[in-house]
Amino acid sequence: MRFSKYFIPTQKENSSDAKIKSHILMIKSGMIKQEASGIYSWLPVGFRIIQKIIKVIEKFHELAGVNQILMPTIQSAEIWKKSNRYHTYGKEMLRITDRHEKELLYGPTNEEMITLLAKSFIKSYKNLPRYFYHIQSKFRDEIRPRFGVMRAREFLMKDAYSFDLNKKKGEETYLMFFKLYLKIFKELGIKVIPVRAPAGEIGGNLSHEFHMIVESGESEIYIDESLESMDFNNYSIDDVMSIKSYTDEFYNENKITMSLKKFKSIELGHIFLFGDKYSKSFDFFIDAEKGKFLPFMGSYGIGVSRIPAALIEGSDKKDGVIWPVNVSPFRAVILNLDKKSDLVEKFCDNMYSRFIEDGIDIFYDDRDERPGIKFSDADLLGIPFVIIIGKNYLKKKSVTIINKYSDEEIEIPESDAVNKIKKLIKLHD
RNA sequence: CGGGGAGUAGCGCAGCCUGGUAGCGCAUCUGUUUUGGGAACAGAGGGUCGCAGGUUCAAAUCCUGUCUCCCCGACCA
Repeated sequence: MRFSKYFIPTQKENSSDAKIKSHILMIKSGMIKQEASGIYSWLPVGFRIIQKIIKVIEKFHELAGVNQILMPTIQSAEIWKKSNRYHTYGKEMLRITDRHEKELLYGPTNEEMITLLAKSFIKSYKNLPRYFYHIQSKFRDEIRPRFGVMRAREFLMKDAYSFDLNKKKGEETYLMFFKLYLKIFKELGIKVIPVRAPAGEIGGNLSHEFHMIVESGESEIYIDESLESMDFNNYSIDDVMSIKSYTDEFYNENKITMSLKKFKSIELGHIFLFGDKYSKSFDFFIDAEKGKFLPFMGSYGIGVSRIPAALIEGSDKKDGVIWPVNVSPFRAVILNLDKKSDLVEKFCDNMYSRFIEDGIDIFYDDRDERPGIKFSDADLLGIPFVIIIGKNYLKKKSVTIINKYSDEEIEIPESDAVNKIKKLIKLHD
């Protein structure tokens, strides 16, 4: 993408509404625009980052045999009355009435709907297990939205739902998602810690949240620090159930007394195994070899639109961010620092085409702007590799590459530049 | 919902106390000179002061109502 064709409404000054690093930066770098309290539009750069995150999520769900669907955001109140959550969910649920006075709501989650969806198609035990997910806007009417997309009312969420034969199979699925989540967050460049959580409104008795530890986080977790570097690959369901890290709620409710370290954190994922709570509410019986049974269910959420903010909060860079390669809006950026020179222009155009041909998502600052502006915009956007073409190219046919992860600046012959960038991307992949 | 703060040009703010019809910085536009880390000079455009009432000869300014946004708390898959 050429900068000249890309809409990035950056701001020089901080918005007076934004108080935390991620919110300030997201507005400053033209990622988001607020529409109402807790409701945001995603602008090109911001949405591009969201799409990168979605791509990673989709890749891993696909590999695990989880089928992507798309359910509506508007649901009928009726189904929530049936599960008895219409009244218990409270004011956080946005209720709407249509022109026929039919009660509707903007979905805060989709257990009811997916259960009915599955019920209408799945009739035999031979059809299990089935896993579905979708990535969709949710609305929860928070009393006080804050910190930009961190605690928004409308937000993008990935929610998956599983249907299994029985408890044992359900637990295997739960374990699969547990490990799947760790892989996804790893690929997104986020260090998360799984913590035991109470099941809350969803119901059931097995639940974990995935938290990123950061001082500016709104959540509090108590963790066994050995878990920070734990490899969970060989964990069994029993191991997972006995993890000695907890959300503050779980910690308090269960009056846990062991000495654990308390951290501030951001909740990015939440998984539940709730069994037949919803299949029961909707009389979702499936034929077994003999007789029938209620499928064993679980649900698995990731707060997609919260992830960019979390990454910024978690970044070491003061007042800024350097995106992990898989999340970065672009893999690298080419800066043409000498718009006057046809030679430089030609070389930049050429290099840009080569990256494009190789399928590398490259950004090209082809604007007629001063170098300082190009450097600071590249910083603001947090693109990890910056390729500088200007006077060194004219003088000695060399280009400069800045690796933002290591803060290294290297000057290399022009012919090696494309390969060098490819290597750097691969190294950080 | 309780407590606090704020709505004046695209963004950040001053002006309000003490009423006289709006100003600064950044951004934008034009021109010239600049150009390896947010350039300099010269000129220009842009605001029914959140909205609605009221007081007054006169309201951004005083009064009343209302809407919106932010912060702290309670709330929260």
